[in-house]
Amino acid sequence: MRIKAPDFNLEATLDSGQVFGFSKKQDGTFEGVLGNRRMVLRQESDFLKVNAEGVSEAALRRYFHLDYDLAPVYRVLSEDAPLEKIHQKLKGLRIICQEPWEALAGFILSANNNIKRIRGIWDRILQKFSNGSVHFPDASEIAGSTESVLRKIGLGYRAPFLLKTARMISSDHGHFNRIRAADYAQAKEELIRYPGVGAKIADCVLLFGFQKYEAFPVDVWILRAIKKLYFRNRKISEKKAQEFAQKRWKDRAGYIQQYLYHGVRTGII
DNA sequence: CACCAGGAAATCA
DNA sequence: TGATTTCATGGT
Repeated sequence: MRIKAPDFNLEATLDSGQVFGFSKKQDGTFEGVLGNRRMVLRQESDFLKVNAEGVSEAALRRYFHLDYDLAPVYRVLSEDAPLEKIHQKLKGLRIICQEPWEALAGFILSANNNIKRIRGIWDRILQKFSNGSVHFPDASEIAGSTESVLRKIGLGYRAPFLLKTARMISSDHGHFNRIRAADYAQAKEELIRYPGVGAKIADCVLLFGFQKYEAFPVDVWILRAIKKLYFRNRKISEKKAQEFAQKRWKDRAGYIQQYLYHGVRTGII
């Protein structure tokens, strides 16, 4: 399949740490799973080339949010001097529209962890729970597992967090709809009730799973970036960094965060 | 608010 | 090869 995708940077999008189910291969293509379909993706100038069966163009456009207008984000990036380099180098980076459960599970796994290892855990979860399919197991499937099984595939102390959260989610079917309907502050409060979900991971889930773009996850990298660009490297708390960002960028804060994160990790900042 | 344990793999020195 | 770091949370 060949999808017209102007203003899109596949590599920045899939390699900026917002999703753990896609990995870059030697030849520069990305391999991963969307829904219950395995696929290989690559970009050729203004086109996204998709090697997959049973996946619609509409599903891919929705997942990569290709019809979302990035102009307001670019306006912020171009008007804020410290962000100019990021604007030049990372244009086309988009925030993916992930399934809420996949975002929640993925970012519970991400706690004090590194991305390569998270990807490994993600792949082993798919293997472990696949019954001839390749989809990420839904909450009820993981809820039926055990802590020791999850530890064996490398979750470490995150095993009981994911297990308990899966059990809570699978016994409360309407929860994601309530979060979707709630405003940012209320939704964040609700998410933090789940084991393994604090302020940072709640923000990731709201941003990547619910498209609540005022969410501004603050991790060690973002803290470094904010300190360096706006506070002359002075010490600043995560909470202060978030307040600064949300006041400055409002409902574009989440997008700016993703550009900052990828920018600081790739050495642009 | 500060401190520490939790697992294990990647990365650093 | 030993030490540090890693998209933090939860408990104290």
